[in-house]
Amino acid sequence: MKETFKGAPAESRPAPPAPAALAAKVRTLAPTMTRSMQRVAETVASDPAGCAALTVTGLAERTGTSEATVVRTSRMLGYPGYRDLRLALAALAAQQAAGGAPAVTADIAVDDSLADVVAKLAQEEQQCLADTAAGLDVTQLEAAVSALAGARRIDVYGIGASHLVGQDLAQKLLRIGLIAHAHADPHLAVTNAVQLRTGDVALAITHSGRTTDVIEPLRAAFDHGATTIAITGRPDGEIASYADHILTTSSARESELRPAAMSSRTSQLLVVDCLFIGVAQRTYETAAPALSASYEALAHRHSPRTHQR
Amino acid sequence: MKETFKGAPAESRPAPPAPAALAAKVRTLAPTMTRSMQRVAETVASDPAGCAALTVTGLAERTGTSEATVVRTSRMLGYPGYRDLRLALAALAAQQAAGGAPAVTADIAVDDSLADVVAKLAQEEQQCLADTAAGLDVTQLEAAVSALAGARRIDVYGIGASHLVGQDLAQKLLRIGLIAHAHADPHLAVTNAVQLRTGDVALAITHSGRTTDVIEPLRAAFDHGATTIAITGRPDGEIASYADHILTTSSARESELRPAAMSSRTSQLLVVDCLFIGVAQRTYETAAPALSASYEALAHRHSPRTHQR
DNA sequence: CGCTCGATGAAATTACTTTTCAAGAGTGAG
DNA sequence: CTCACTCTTGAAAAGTAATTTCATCGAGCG
Repeated sequence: MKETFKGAPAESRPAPPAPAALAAKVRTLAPTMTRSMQRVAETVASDPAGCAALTVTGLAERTGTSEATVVRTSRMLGYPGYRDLRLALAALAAQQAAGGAPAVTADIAVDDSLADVVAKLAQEEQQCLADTAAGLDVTQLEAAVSALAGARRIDVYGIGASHLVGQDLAQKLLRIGLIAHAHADPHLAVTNAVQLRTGDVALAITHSGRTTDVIEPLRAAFDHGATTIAITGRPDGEIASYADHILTTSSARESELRPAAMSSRTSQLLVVDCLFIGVAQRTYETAAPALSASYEALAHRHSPRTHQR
Repeated sequence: MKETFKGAPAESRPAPPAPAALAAKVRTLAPTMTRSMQRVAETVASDPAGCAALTVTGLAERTGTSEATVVRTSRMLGYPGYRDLRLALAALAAQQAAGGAPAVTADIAVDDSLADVVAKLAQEEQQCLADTAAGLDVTQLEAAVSALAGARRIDVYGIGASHLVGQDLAQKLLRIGLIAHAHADPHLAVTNAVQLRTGDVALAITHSGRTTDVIEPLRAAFDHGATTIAITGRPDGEIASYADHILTTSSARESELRPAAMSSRTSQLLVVDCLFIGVAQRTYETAAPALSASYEALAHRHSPRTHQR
């Protein structure tokens, strides 16, 4: 709360209206008010949100008084007129709403309303992003970016939800002219991995760090001299043994309704985005034109709808 | 707050005005606006507090436009008129003041350090989540969840990055025992869509709302009587014509290095997660056991836990 | 009992908002 | 290049809400 000092030369007038101090003002001034005005003041103080939706006439009716009284009350409370009181009321309501429902850190329950679900999910994913960003080792990221940027060929391994993240990465890298492929089939992945050599990069994504189907191909690539990167929530997991660079994702606690796959995905995607932007920066000369080219190539796939200019 | 109109019939008003979703709404709708309206919208979004103090005439002057344009813009943003926009502005200003930390979203530049990239990306994605959550119409979500929970069969259409989101949704729904399939091939998608009947659900994901390859199958499903849902950043796009329920994702401004696909994906995933949780809640009796079953089925795919060195 | 004075709301006035409409700007076809 | 068309835009009319005015009412007091 920034209290405006009286000394400020901006306003030569008596006093600026009150923001959240409305309830206090009502209590202070109530005794000096007439009965009708008290009714108005109390109504306004007890239900700011509701009153903010009302016009002078509406509020007059609701309080069983007249428009004139409402305006008089507004003046008494320090506002130039009802219009401004109404604005303050809206502001107050918003403040109350914001302050009233702060901690939605609770787990999502079966009987939560959908509005709660939305709020909690957004909250959790935001937290997850913050955690991931805080926990990411920039040195490792730097190394991984370098490896990717200079890679002759990139293989990405991931299964299940992690495979989607892998696809996302591969799609992006392809767009800036790198040769990347996301493997889902463990057998094919291993088959491919043994083709890799020094100068190639293999990247594995697994939240648990123990997914055999992902570890195997990474190990094969590692053994054949490729640079290996692991994106995992368990930097101490088995996969770490075969990874040159480890990027750690945050592992939020999971609940019954919200399996780990959900937050790990958010976390993994952030890491993948960071990798992508990093690589795009390093290869800007070729990446930028490639990006616009791919964008234009898709233009005709959208219905015309030329609406703006 | 407790003001959820549960008992009331789901589809009542088109869309209630937005409280904190204003910035998001401006970004989403800006492309469809005319130049003058964009000026108004931007002014309003960048200085809610200042604009809340202005009358129509004042705001018109400040933006160098006319009263009519200001009113038009208010309407476009979802309010009945300027009066209500002004109220929302006051509320928003109060919220921002209370929340303290304003958005400090600098664009990612080519010469940013990787640490900066990580921080900015995380920040942007968090903002994107908040915007999406704020702008999501819970009534529509409710309707979509109901449709999905009772569906005999679910088809999901999406291309490119949106297809990954579609796969994510399909994977999740399969896990709780629903029959869902994510289509990537537009031809197969249409072929499948015409098989749908009343009681089936088709869900299309497209950021632009104009992706022909996604619109076609949804339209086919719509024409054959299936319940159709669209997840799009452009609720006024062509796809809206064939969607029974529209879930709006927020579209952050894109920059050269950060294509729209990136933030739209984050936004879409949140919506998808909300859908999933919502459906899981409604079908809890069957969903919970199905979830643990799928979890256990994968257990042996992980190396034994005794690995810690 | 009646006079005075503050409180109050109906109605008039004013301020603000919304709507209408015609002119201007841009676009595409011929 | 021009014409016809559509979309955009602001000036002004029309309408609505807020404010002021003013007459009435009623309580307190001599």
